[in-house]
Parts: sequence; C-alpha cells; structure tokens
Amino acid sequence: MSDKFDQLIIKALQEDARQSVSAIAEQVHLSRSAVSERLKRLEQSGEIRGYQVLLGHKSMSGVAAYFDIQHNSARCADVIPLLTAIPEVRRCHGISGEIDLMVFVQADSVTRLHQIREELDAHPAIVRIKTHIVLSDWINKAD
Amino acid sequence: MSDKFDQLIIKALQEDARQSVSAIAEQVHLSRSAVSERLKRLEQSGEIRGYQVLLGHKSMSGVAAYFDIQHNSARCADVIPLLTAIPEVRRCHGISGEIDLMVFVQADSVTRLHQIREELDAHPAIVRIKTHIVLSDWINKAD
DNA sequence: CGCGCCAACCGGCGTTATGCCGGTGTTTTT
DNA sequence: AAAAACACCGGCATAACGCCGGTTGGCGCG
Repeated sequence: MSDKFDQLIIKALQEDARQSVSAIAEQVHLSRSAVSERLKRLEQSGEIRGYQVLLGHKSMSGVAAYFDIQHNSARCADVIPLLTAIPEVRRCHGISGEIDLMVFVQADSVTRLHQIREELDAHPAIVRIKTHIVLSDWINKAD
Repeated sequence: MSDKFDQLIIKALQEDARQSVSAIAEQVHLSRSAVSERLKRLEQSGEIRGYQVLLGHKSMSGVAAYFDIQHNSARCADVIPLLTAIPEVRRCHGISGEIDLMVFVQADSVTRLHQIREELDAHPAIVRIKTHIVLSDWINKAD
C-alpha cells in the first residue's frame, strides 16, 4: 500500500509540502513522472489528505485553551455534534483517565472563550469542564 | 503587516497549500508576479512558517497521548529542550491551572510511549506527569 | 524453460507555470 | 512639485508539469 519510495516522498513533503515534483524526484532518486504518478495515487487513495500552510505566531491572534470535559453520556458521540458545531474547536480527542474528552479551542477573545464554555456547560450530558488557557506555544507540528 | 490580499492568499493556501501561484493569483484577482512577491515576503517575514502534508488516518498508525506535566523549574524553558529533542512530541503548550505543560505525543507503539514518559520522568525539574492515551479522534483541524 | 502479461519506470514533447526585470501608476517624503 | 518608494503589471527565458509511447523487470502459466 505504500512502499519505501512512497515513504520517502511523504518525508520530503513533510520537509516542505510546496516543492516541485522534480525536486522530490531528485531526493528519492526517481524520475519526475514516477513521482508524479505516485503522488497522484497517494492523493486519490486518501493516504495524503491535503496540504496545509503553517502560519507564524503573529497570525495567531486571540486565545487558545484546553477544555477537559467529563460527561455522563453513555456514548461519547452524544456531545460531539455540539462541539463540531463550534468553529473555534480545533481538536477533540476521547482519552483515557478521569477525563473523557480533551478539547482544544482557538478563539478570538477571552470573552468568546467564556461564551463557548457556557455553551458547553449548558449541555445536560456534560458534568464538569476544566479550562486551561494557553500561555505559551512551545512546539506545534502540524497533524 | 498583512493586508486584505495577504489574507486572501493565506486563505487560498489553507484550502490547498500545493497549488500554483497562478491559481492563487486568479482567486485573489492579482497578477502572478504580485502574488509571487507577496508569497516570498510572507515566507521571509515568518508569517508563513512552512507547508505541511496532511496524512490520511491510515498512516496514523500507532498511539497518541496527552501528557500533562507539572514542573518545579523557575522557567518553563528549562524543560523545553528535552521535549524538542523527542521527535514524537507534536505539540507543547504552557497553560494555566494546576498543570504547567500540556504535551501531545504521537508514537509508534505503547512501548515507545512508556519510553518517552520515563525519559521525561528522569528530568529533575519534572514533578508529575499524567498520561492520557487517545482513544478516539473526533475533531482534528490542522493548525 | 520460455512465453506473455502487467505494473512500474523512464524520457521526450507540447503546454503551463515560474522568476526575473523593466515599465507604469500611486502614494509618501522632502 | 520633484523625487523617492512602493506595489503592480506584462513579457521573456527557463524550469516544471502532464501526457504518452517505449522499455524494463518481475511473475504466473502452459
């Protein structure tokens, strides 16, 4: 499903997703056409989902925070629609431990953050929310 | 520092970071050269940090986990080099609350996860670590 | 063993995109 | 008001791309 060459191509794209097929071909020691075809296949098969631009800290205006959420719903899935509906929710993971959901939010202001928190609190299935506002951003690799 | 056109260019790149300058130019109604120059400026000024490939869930083999870390170091920065040295560490945020650092890790195996945890435990400045293994991935917007 | 089949790779060709540069219009400075 | 600074445009030479025919190397089957 993905041999050594595909891995090399992906690794090259992880270094810089905006580089020419020719440049990648040179790195992995294949012809440009071979890399081109492999790329197309990787994209169509869904192994490669897309390409993202990584922004500098300047563009990161606003506030980020973690919510750890505990809920009493039988299935986690009950509260997911609520979270999906909030555009500021960047990531949501079901996790082990006392907490059930770890949610990462990026909002424009602290006010908006509170608003979101209250919206979540209103949901009957949600028992407890802890907010951890992000003070510093040390490491941030995409994906 | 970044006018309406820059925003449009960035938005276009967020849709697909691997598209030609010409294609972007067409979307934002500028000449290719103008977009090209703006892009170079955005990259050099650090507003654009780089470009990443987004992989499908198939390639997401392995285990993900959150570490919440409490440390006694005067400055957070003391433990950051240790984290930066570990390639599996995807994100690290300094946060408010009882916890000091929220670290997101993506490793190949649970064994490797434990290995990383022990490595962190060995650091004198780190007081306490809680591990939350990710069971489900509900929402995951890049950046 | 040899034959044919299939998948992957290569390289050339025409088209498209890129980088560079001079020219132009607009705003800011002196 | 002239000059300088800035951003944009468009043309040209070069590089990259997509496409296609030809070649290679493995693999099964008679």
